[in-house]
Amino acid sequence: MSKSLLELTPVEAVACCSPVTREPLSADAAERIAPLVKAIADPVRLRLLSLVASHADGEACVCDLNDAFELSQPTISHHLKLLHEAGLLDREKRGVWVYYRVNTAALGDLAALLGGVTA
Amino acid sequence: MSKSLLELTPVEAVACCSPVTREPLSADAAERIAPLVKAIADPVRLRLLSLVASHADGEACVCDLNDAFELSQPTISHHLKLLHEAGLLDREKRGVWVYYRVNTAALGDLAALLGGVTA
DNA sequence: CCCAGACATTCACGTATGTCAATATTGACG
DNA sequence: CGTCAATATTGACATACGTGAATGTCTGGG
Repeated sequence: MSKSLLELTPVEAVACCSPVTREPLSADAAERIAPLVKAIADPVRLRLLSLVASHADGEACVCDLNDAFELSQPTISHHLKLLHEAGLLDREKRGVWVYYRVNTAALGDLAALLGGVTA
Repeated sequence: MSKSLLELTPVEAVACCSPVTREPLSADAAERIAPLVKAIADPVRLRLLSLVASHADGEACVCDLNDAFELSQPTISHHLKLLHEAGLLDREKRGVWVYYRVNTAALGDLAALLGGVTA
């Protein structure tokens, strides 16, 4: 199939819309935006995002993140995958380690969508 | 009001924190904020919020909202309840009708938490 | 009174989600 | 190679979630 609107990553779907308080969200837009919000609708993922964002150099190794939680390594890996698939975290593999960094533009777009404030 | 931190509504819990990108979110803060994000992590609730916010006079009757969806009345009522309990929608009963309006401050706080705009 | 309409609640059900144990993959290093 | 360390994937399980049918609770009119 050719690439349609339905195949946009959640992040790509957000940048296109006016704030939710401005005009009614279309059903399609809502369906595309909800997954992005879902991605941060979990305490562990909120903390992961925050940890990566506030880490030195704006990036964090998985090994650092694992130590911050009392959760199994696969569980953290799972959450990181969700954030990555949503487009909120970028992945880069360097040697044996994997580094994540936040897609600040995506977060900003999401915030603008909710708050109606343009960065 | 002698309320403990644990008894704060999700909305009250958000106003206290610096943006997620500024410093690591504490486990407690994350646990308190996540329910608020969960409340809007659904396409139907996103549309409901948007419909109410952009409705004339900033408020909307449930009867108006029901008509905007191809969902049963109890389902809409359920979603409205979640948004209300999260503190994002205020309820007011007038006669037979119930009117909802958005808590714009809450939405703004949430947006600021994500975007870290300013400050 | 009682009825009809607006909205909420309860119950039941299928699906999605968070978690871990076990296992696979990948890369560095002897 | 073979082994170890860092992440990812798979499988399984309990819980949470979205939904509708049926029912309950108000409120205003006749």
